[in-house]
Amino acid sequence: MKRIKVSNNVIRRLPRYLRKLDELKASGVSRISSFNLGQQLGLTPSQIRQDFSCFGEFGQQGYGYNVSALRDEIASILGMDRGFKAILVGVGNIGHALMDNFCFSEWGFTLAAAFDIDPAIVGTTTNGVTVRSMDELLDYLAGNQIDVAVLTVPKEAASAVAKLLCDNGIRAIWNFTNVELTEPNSTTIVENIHFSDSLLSLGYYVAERYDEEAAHAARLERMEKAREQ
Amino acid sequence: MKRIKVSNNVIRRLPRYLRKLDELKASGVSRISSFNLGQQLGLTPSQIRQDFSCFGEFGQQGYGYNVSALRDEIASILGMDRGFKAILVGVGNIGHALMDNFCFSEWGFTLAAAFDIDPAIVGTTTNGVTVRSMDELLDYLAGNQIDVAVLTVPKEAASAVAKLLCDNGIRAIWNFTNVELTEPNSTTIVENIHFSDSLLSLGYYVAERYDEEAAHAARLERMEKAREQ
DNA sequence: TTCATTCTGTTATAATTATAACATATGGGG
DNA sequence: CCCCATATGTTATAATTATAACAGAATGAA
Repeated sequence: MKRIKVSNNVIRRLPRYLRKLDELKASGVSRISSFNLGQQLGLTPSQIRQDFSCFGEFGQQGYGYNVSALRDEIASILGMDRGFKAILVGVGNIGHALMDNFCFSEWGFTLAAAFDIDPAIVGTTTNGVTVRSMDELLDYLAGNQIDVAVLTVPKEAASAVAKLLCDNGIRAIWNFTNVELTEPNSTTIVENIHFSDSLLSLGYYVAERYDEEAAHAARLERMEKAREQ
Repeated sequence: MKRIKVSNNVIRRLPRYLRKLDELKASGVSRISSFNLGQQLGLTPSQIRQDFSCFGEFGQQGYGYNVSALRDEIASILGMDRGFKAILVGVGNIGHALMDNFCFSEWGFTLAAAFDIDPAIVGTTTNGVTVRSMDELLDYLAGNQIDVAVLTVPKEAASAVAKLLCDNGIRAIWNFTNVELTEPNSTTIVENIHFSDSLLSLGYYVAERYDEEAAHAARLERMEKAREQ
């Protein structure tokens, strides 16, 4: 049983470990040290060992970690072997793209159903999942054990739909709408994909880079002027 | 001129501030205190004041912050007024969905061009942007000042295309492929959108929730048994 | 105008997170 | 079988990040 609280920073590194381990496994590497893994991920060996030690002792002194076994441990920690069930609400552009393109099963999830309010969309099938009417949502939730709702409705509807979902037993929301879902039941788990937030932080670093270059150029120019005198 | 290095945590909160301030502005709120803003975002007033103080003095003692002015300051810090130019490489499912749906201009960016390797896609137009052949990429980069590349190629191609972009002047990559881009030039700015990482960390918290509930149920059962004796 | 109240910017403190150090266990070579 | 090199798990230390405390400026009511 888990005892100590594991920090969110650690949790967010786990999927990266998983990805790298899958890659190593695919390329035939069967053992790896924290030092080597750290180099490949840009992390210190200390951090890697401490991250893993939150969950148990997965390595062997003098040998390192077994890639395949470690991969499976992390997959299990992340719940990939629990068969979580998801529904998708809002089959617009992004919702449809997710249904069409994102492989839920690759990550241990099942996309069990999708819902939309638009009669023109209801009844269409993508990747084996047929879109149902929002009218069926509550009945469906009552009759099926669903873990996660993928929220891809227009942002105007986001808050209301999120509340509806939480009030009817959904405990985790994968939020693709560009709004803060602080309102729903405080026990609800919310994970955001905020495209614009991501692009804007990128923008900050690009701007910083330009400023640094401009400052550098100005410095050179001053030196040039000083030399002329 | 910026002097002290601002932490990444602070930068990642800026877009959230921006979003909330836009929302407040839209609903007619013209002034706000750090206390009030903190409540709405789930942050402490201290943290908010310290975040802002990294960039200047935007508030007024005894009054608070002017919503509109603060919003513009943050937008400027994030580079929204610099007219950054982006290209998109790889017009598959997600690439096309971004072109179709994501409003670059809303965040101060211009999507100047898109590229794909598939002749069936080259020449098509989405949202005013016509897809060009990858053969034109290098010439285009040489002839145009581009700041950001949106990387939406299949993951097998990701590393190679990223390297190509970096070697030809691109200094920032908005990476939608499910690979770590640690390889490219170390000076390149990389911002990742890893759908699977996001879903997996959500999975961790869902699993944790289930474990806690199971532990709680077990505790209740033990108490029940103890009472029976 | 005066004064209590509000609320900032900043400094000080606490808490968290990452890094380094170390003691110990394992594997493999001679 | 013994010993060295390797590499873990853990404890100790450093660095970072968040929170709290505070001094002072502006507001608004009387």
